Amino acid sequence: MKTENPADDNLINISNNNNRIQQEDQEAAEEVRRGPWTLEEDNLLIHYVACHGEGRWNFLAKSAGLKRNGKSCRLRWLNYLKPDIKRGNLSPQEQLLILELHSKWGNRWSKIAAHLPGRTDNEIKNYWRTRVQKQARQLNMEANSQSFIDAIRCFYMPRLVQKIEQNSIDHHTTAMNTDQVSHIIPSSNKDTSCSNTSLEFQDQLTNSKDGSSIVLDDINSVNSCNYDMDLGSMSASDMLFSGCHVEGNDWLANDMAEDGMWVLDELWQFRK
DNA sequence: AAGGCTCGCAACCGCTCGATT
DNA sequence: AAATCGAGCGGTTGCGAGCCT
Repeated sequence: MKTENPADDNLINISNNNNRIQQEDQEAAEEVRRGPWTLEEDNLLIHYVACHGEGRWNFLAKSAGLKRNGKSCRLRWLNYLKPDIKRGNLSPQEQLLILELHSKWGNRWSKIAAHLPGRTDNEIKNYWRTRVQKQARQLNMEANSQSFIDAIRCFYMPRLVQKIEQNSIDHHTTAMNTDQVSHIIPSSNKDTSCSNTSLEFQDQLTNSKDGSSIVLDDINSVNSCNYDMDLGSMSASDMLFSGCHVEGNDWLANDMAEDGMWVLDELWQFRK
């Protein structure tokens, strides 16, 4: 189609080109689906893997009639559809293990996941980013810093251990006995040095200037903690009554209150 | 009731590595 | 030895649900 005005011709050509590009984009989009998986796609994938097994994901995607790329299929299968995937909240045991393994290996999510049957690297990564890193931010620390790792070891991990022990007593389970736990919390000798150091740290928390965020000018007191904490020597109330409560930062309170074990804010009120 | 905000999770992306050809 | 491909990994993004104002 030609017009009398060359400028109009150009406009038509541009318009035609745009239409063609849009059409190509649309076709490409139709060819490889993205975004959330439908039930139908899940069923196709499950059925295909059940019949032919995992692997060769690009070939699998085509053979199964899925308009997805191989990577997407693999991810969907490994993170969601695989039969032994465990869903729901991480247990205190699992959280403890993640914290410990992360302090050992850093962001090696798949390596960490290998030690938590039924949990995926993606899930662990998400847990770390959404829960742990958030707390690090609130503490004005780097999540991967030694000081934050130490804070976790000194405060949070003992709480988890107590929780596990308490659950074990309550439910008469043998999911993780004290021996197993003591492997996770390094304990060269059973004195209270870490407790004392923890108290110094807690004083710093309490003495933070604005009361709403924690400023740690000298975290060395935590670094000096050598993890040989007597687990029985520092109860939840010890920690509370020594002043580890910061407005606007109720990590422990939230986590412990989640399953109704301790409501730290109530205890804090009691202290007042 | 509605709009904005936050959070958690599923999914994607880019990169690397190892096996195969 | 180089190229290609599949698989895996870690970082990042997008979206939906719930919460708040």
